[in-house]
Amino acid sequence: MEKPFRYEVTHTCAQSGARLGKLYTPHGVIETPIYMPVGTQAAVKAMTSRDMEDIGTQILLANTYHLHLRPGEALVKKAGGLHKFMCWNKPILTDSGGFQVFSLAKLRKIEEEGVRFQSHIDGSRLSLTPESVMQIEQDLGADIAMAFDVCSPYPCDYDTAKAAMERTHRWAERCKAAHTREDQALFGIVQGAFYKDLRRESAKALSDMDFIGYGIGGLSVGEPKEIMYEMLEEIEPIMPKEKPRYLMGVGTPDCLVEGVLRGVDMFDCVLATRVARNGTCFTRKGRLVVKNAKYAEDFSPLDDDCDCYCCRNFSRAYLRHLFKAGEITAGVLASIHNLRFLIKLMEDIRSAIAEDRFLDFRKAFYAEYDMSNNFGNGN
RNA sequence: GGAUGGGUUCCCGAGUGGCCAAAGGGAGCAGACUGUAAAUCUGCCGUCACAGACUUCGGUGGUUCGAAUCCACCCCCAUCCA
Repeated sequence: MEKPFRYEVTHTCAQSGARLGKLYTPHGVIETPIYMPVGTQAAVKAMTSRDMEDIGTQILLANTYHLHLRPGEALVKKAGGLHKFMCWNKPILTDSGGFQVFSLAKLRKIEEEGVRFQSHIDGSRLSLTPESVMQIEQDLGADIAMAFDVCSPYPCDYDTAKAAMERTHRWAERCKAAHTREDQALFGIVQGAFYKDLRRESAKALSDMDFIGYGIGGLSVGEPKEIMYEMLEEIEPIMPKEKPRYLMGVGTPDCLVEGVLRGVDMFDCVLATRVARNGTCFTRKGRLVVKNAKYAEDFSPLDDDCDCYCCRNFSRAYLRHLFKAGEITAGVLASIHNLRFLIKLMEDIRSAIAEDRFLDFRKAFYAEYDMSNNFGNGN
């Protein structure tokens, strides 16, 4: 019988060693490396499912924590599952809520059994455990479910990082035991904060648990990019070659390029859409704050090379006007562009890998991209 | 022509003797944003040689140690009555 999930590395770039792959899911094949847009509450902000298809999205993210609080997995299940509920027939990945537990720190208490927290919506006292998260994710019905992990901050002392990592491993076992849905893949999550030995240990422990794929968590939480890259380099040789690797929460253009070089197959990030709604856009030349006064009379597109609906039809001056006027369309057009930019970047990266010229591609990327005006700390 | 209420920093609008370069809002400008509590948040917003100085509250004079605030006249604006 054919397995519902299968990942294969279809090519390895002779020049760089970067991977090209295919991940088969019940809702279609995902070509990696890939950038996955984030639709936390079963919607990519400012975008419709039709928009998402138009820009070439292969897979979307949704969030277990947020959907559990509202509208609740029971309702999603009643609607026929997440795909039907949000009218998205391609693959979906649900994040477990581990990151929410981390980012909503003031409201939570982490114990061995699970996490107790207060809803950010109405303050009600709730809890999540590896078992309950698995139940929720299975009810939501995404193609890929992430394990419930413990994310640690940057900086983080060794003992705290080690404890969080070890708990993540125990929770990963519990997630695996509680997860029964055959048509849903469960990914474990590597932790270990910013300690190479912990990262190695985590990569090894998770690999031994034999998940269908692996998230690399706890990165891009405020550390310099170089440190993140070091962590990736540390675990790359340990991660199983035949499994997809998903660097969670990373999505500046340069980080995508660097991540691919270090063996990452999947990325997700809210940056593209969040920054878009606030008037900042990605371009080949670097960051462009389109709401700035200097674009008031600039009638050129955001990016000359971009094939998105926004760049094909609208100018920087128009976008700036929409932002200044507070028009909702500003966020829509900028989101279309930023998402398409990252998706296209990954398409180009895949072509480069296929043609064994990824290092050349990377060099050309930096030749054009202004790193002195970039996203993320450590600029 | 008469009555009344007004004229405040780009706009609206507080302030009615010192704590006022002047509340608040808007506009404007800039910054932040990496598994989304974000169509959000933060900063600047009279000028300058800027821990200080200078100019400003319709205009001109005056009262006072001191005025956006009090007085006089003048100029505008709004509403009402002729």
